[in-house]
Amino acid sequence: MEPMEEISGNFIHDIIDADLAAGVNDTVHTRFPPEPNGYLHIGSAKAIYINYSTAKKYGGKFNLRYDDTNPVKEGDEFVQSIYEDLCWLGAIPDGGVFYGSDYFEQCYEFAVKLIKDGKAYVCDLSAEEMKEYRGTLTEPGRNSPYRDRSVEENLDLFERMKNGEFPDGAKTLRAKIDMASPNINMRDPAIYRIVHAYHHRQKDRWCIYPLYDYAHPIQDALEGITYSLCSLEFENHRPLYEWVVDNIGFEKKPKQREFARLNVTYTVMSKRYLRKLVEEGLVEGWDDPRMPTLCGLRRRGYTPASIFDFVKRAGVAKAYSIVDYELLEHCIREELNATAARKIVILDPIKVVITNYPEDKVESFPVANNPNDPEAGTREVPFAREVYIDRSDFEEVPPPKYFRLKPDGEVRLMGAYIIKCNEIIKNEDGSIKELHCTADLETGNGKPLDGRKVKGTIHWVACRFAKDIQVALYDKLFTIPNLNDMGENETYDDYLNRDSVKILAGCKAEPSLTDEENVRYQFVRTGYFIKDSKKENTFIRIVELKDSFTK
RNA sequence: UGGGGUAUAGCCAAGCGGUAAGGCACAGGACUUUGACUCCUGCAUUCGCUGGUCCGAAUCCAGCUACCCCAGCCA
Repeated sequence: MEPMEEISGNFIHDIIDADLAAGVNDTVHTRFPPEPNGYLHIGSAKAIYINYSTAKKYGGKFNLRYDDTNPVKEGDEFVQSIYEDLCWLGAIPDGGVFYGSDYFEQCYEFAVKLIKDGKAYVCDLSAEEMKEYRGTLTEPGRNSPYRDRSVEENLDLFERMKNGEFPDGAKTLRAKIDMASPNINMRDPAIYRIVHAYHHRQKDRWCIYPLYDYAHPIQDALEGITYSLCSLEFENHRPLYEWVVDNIGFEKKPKQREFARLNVTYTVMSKRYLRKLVEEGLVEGWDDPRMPTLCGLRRRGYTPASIFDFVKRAGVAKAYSIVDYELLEHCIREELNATAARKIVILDPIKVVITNYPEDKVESFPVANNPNDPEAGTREVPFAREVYIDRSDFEEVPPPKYFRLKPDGEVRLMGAYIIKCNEIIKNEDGSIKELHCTADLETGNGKPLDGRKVKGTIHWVACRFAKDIQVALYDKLFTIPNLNDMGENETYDDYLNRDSVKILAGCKAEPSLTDEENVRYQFVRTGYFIKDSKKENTFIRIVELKDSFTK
């Protein structure tokens, strides 16, 4: 399936259209710039969607660029997973795969240029002192005492910083802008810092590292990015982004534009928390099906197209929002309903004995693999005297308008006979042991010969062919209620929504469900389970879960 | 209290001076060998508030209010 069939317009496209019309730009080239310090999640999918689809809409290229300018937080595990998940989503970086750290040499040279131009200086202020000098939201900052060092001295000091003559934090290189700016980001921001740390790609080659605000616009400009689309919290950084582009003197100026990031109800989206969940062993890993990571969603059965469809429908705007996870589930249900093969699983079985059916007889009935897709064909499901049906498909004292199985009532076994319940056999404790029914053998799997209507249809599995399986039901994505209320000393256990996972044992599956034991199934709300597999998705019909399980 | 943003239905969201798109959710009904799906129908006399301009305002102007972001040598 093509995840990018149609690309709806949004305010960013309006901006681009205007630029194109005015001749400000003639191409569109975007990038997705993750820091390799965690796995991609559904929120990342929005950034990917916006950057990727925008490039595609205008026939431009899309780059993947690892924003790896902070050596202490980043690692190869994340580099690998990000690439895999990005490609899985279908956002192939046709413009290339890059690393911010590959531009360190150029960043350094540009910094030297800024120093020579009198636009950057080496500052000896400590982090605490710099904070003091910066001022506050309402008061202007004060100039650093090192602000007026000579170009020669700055050049010498910066080179010595690079050569490792100073310890971590001893000095910074700062852009000389305006300590009185109402935008705090413009108050002589640090653009280089000293960190003696091992870098996953550069090894020990560098001990000074450019900061985001300085490195990012350079990376964009060097790659020929025309639109640098990022989330709203960088809006305050835009003047600095433009300052860097202008003062280094790039002719082609990339434009940063911002959109609101994605939030989903009940879902933890902060990389920091997700990382903690993994590190503290509260989940099985980054791909735990409860995680909102792309690999977690994949294990849940979500497809790339459904995820893209979701972010597309959620929309691109600048208003803060929290999208209902119902929309996400709608997207996967819509796709799977059209494409997935169905299998029958009985979650909570009760035995039904068809008393007028011969003991040894076995026959099979063709059942549609996907009633919405005739080309999916049918499979033979074996039938015998004893079958399991779901407990919820029988009511001894049926409520009004109940049209599944009830005493003296008739119901269709999907794809097979119509049966009538004659007798309820109970255990000593009064619970139901089994039901004795008779089948309308004349009718077979066809319409009743006398023209009577049988309204209910229930699913079933022949006992002698049934497979014992265990089913895991996942409700919402990983949730931490009241995330904002969580204190520093509180544990996640207090906040874990354990009810979001239910393991059901003793479930019975039809024989064509070929899988190793302990196959997991995932719940997608209205009665569908998706096989936890990276291959094909399998639909398993479940009745009434919507009412009994959610909320 | 400085600066930058944002306010349209339960949740998203279009709208850009001509009389409130669409989706999700929800509620009715039809169909149905999955109570699914599908198909109809309903769901903002009103756009954060208050004034103003105009024949006409969600759209323009003024003044308020609420929420989000910024004081990392993180990104």
